[in-house]
Amino acid sequence: MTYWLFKSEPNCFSIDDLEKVGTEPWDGIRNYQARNMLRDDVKMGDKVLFYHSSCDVPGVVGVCEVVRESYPDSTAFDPTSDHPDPKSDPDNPRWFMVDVKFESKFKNPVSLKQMKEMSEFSGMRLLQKGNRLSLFPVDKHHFDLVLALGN
DNA sequence: GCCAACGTTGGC
DNA sequence: GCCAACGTTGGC
Repeated sequence: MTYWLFKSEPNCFSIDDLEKVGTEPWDGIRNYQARNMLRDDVKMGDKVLFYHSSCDVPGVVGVCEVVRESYPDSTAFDPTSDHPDPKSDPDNPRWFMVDVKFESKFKNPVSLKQMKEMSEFSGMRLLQKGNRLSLFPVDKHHFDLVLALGN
């Protein structure tokens, strides 16, 4: 089993939105490196840290679980969606998504600032300079520590 | 709004 | 294959 961190802008899709709907496709990934991991490495039952980016307090706000492995991201074919890509052919899809299910919302969200201040998190991909990937694997000990801080 | 750090595109 | 121009991400 692999642990992950998925980023989302809360004014677009937040942990509260996920809690309301329960299960949701993680669509709109339009970066090849992220796509490859989403398509090939994100597996059923994997645990995901839900991260709020580009907001007042960036940080991890909860946990969700992968409940469906990669399938074509149909929003790419839909010109009215938030992220259409006319270059993705339904017969040979370029982009993929997975389904995630809400698991928990932290009582104490773990802010990016807080994580930067703790030496335990040094080396975590989230804190690496220039990291712009919207999803990446997280070491188990980092995952466990975020949970301990958040709950 | 600014800007660093990427990633992508397209001419050559 | 190189690289300039442009676009995006995301913290601050």
